Amino acid sequence: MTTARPRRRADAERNIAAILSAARELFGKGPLPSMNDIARAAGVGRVTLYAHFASREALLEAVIDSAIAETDAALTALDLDRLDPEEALRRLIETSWSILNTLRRTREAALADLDPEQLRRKHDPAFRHVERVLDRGRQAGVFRGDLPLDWLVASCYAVVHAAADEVNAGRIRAGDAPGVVAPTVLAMLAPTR
Amino acid sequence: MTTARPRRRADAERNIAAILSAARELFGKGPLPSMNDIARAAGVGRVTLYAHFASREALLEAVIDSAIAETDAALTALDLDRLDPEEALRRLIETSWSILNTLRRTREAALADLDPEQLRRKHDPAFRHVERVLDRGRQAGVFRGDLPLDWLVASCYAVVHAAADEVNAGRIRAGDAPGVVAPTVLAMLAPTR
DNA sequence: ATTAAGTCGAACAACGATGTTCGACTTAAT
DNA sequence: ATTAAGTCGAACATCGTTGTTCGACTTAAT
Repeated sequence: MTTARPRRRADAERNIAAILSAARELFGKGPLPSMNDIARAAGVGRVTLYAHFASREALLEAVIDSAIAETDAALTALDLDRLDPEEALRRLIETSWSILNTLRRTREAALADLDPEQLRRKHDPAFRHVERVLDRGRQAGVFRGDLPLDWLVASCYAVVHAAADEVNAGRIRAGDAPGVVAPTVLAMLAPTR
Repeated sequence: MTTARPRRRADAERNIAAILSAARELFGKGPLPSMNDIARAAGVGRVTLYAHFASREALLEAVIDSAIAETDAALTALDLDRLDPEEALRRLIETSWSILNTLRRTREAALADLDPEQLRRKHDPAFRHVERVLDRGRQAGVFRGDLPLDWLVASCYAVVHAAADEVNAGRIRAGDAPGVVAPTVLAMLAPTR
């Protein structure tokens, strides 16, 4: 789980990280970056980029994988099962919403080059966390049960993404976002009287 | 308001419509189409396409304009001011949600080539309809007043888009969508007790 | 200090997309 | 039936991107 077989030199490792980070940022916002753009942003020659990632597609996949892994780790660390569903959802939103935004944009940027099914499978693990919390909340009676679980999950994501867009557009301050998203989502999930 | 000065021949007019329609469909779903793709889908030579739309950017803009105009006309025809806010919102969702989906995807497809601000200004008119209904509902006390109006509008759109995505992914049947979206949105807008 | 791993720029080939031009052809309008 | 408007395919130039190769250089590891 730590480092694989091929022992890379320290600078190589550093460059890979820089490339991944730069790629993530460039994919996350703005128009599709070329390999050239990414290399420059990473402070690395284009040749070096290709030395580590054989193709644009490979890089894209690596970017997505790393972002997913990070998100999943952060969410797992929250230990959501210990909290009551509402509080769990609040925390989940708070810690994941910005990451999810860049992830979403990267996903959209990648829709042209990657297989959609495979893509969905990849960021499925992140969905699971929400799914778990929502399911628990439903069985506890604090979340509504009159709509499909899938749909509620999708709606939650949609609202979170909307908040991210509003922040990007400057209509909401980043710090205010969780305070706006939480009541919206919770109202959406409230049981029908 | 009807036809401008340059009297075009009948077949030219027909082709323009075909191109616009094909472009709308291709932009609406799937990966970015090339001018070639669009021309073929419209049953028209590439040269003809360029005869009517000087550049890719011009075509893109025309597509967006036509879609906006159609949406706006449909929503205006609903005469929403006559209905109570909740019913108005239901109708609004029902008649606009599929159009809005293709619009959104086209917008995203165009984000690379067009100026974002100009783009937002363009599909602002559609937003206005929701804004009006929501504002009326708030003053009537049937919609919540504890969150910014902008945000509520954005959330509504987000949920509608989410439904469109779910339909596209095959997880919801198109016919079921309004029945799922409406209760979700209305719950989201319900006044806090 | 030696060596292998890694970097870099420049230059290359292949490709696809955008626009443009040409000339022959078809079609709608009067 | 004449004419102007419109269409079409083929071919062209141009551009940016991807991916590769080469050789010289720098850097980390032992």
